[in-house]
Amino acid sequence: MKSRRAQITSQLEIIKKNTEKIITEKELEERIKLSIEKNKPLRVKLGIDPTAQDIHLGFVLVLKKLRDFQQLGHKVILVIGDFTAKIGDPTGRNISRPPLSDKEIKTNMKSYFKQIFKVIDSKNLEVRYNSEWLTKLNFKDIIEIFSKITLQKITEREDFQKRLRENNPIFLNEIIYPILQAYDSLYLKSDIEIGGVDQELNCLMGRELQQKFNQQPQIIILMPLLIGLDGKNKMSKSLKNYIGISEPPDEIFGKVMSIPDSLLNQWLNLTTNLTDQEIKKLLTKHPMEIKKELGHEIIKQYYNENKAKLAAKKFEATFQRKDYSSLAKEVVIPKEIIDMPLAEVLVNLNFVNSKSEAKRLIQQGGIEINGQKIISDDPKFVMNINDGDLIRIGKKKFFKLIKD
RNA sequence: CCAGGGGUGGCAGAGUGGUCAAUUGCACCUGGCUGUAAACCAGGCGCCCUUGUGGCUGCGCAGGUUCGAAUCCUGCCCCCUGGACCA
Repeated sequence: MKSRRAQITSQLEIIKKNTEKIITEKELEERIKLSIEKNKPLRVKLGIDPTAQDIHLGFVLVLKKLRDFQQLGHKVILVIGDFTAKIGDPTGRNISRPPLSDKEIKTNMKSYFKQIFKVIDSKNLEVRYNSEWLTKLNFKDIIEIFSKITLQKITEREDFQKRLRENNPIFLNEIIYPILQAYDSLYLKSDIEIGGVDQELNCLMGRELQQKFNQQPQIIILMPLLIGLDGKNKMSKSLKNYIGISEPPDEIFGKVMSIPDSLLNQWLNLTTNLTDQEIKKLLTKHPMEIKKELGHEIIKQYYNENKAKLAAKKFEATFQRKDYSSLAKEVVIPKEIIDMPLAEVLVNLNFVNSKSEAKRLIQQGGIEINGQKIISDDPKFVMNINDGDLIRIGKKKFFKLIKD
């Protein structure tokens, strides 16, 4: 049996790993100490927005931290912002997003949970929908809450500042958002709230509200923002620079190979379970080799060792030895279209969005059949298609053509 | 409510009667170079066809003027600024 002191230290070490900021570390230590003494698990809250379909590697950082808490025996509370989603969340955008319907939320959550449970444990978990308590507030309650919060505090948020400066509209429902998130913390009596660094102000609001209502303020644990595939912006759905954890292994591998080298250090640290020494050693290799390892490590976590190896092999075969056959999906070409001009065939098989796009690709050399580039200025260019031909469209689309 | 300014392609932002499918930047796509990197360079970036000094759709929405409208007029919707009101 470890001593109490040692228990605290080891918990702290696990909790602090990979975090960007903790408010405050001192309080955290005290709270853990108390939890151990009283044998009472901490209530760790994460608010999630039911808008997303794909969970990406950036968000996984937060989930992994929750898993750490679960493994330490604490209680994780997932707050689904079904109510807040309906009023529109201003986070990180300067136009308000359209509210979601109940049905959309339901569909979103189904795929959400499936993915979430790849990372966190479905036990030791409490899932709550914030409409449970938010719909019950009456206007008097709301005003009481509002009376504890100043406009100055709300508009500290950079996004609001920017909009104020640029004279872009800020709607009142947006202003309310952080207050409601804060109320979640108050209602649930959370000990800790976890989020990305962009959530700092929202979390602080919870802290403040708890204090104003004479509750122990929650400790805030902020995770770093993972830089996305473009190497510039934080990974996010709207920028399409993300890797979703339920994407096929080949896809994940390909995406990892395409990240700029400058991201390697951050990604190795944040997206894998490798130790510092292993990472240090890895970083001496050629960037391409490092990426292969990185892809392997990432896939391993969401699939298995075997799939990870397979993806790497497939990549090497496909892109380095240019054998596209393993990536190609089989597509049957109906008899009626096989003699049509190539551009039309591509449209008919839904390989491209419009005939103009197809023609452009053919003109610019973006089409390859059996490894042979097809270039033609003739819009009526007819291609002799044979059974089993491999076609590559652009960089990333491959199909094996099967005659009807 | 009053006065003024404004609403243009994924975003930013030009254009104020024909040469505007709409300058430019970012994003995106294709090619080259590579490590399917990044950077860089070149081209492209509404749709359709009988590929042409071609047709259609398009500049908040609906009408109108005109041979011709993103550009002018009328009505409507929305945004911003200032004022009035309130404190």
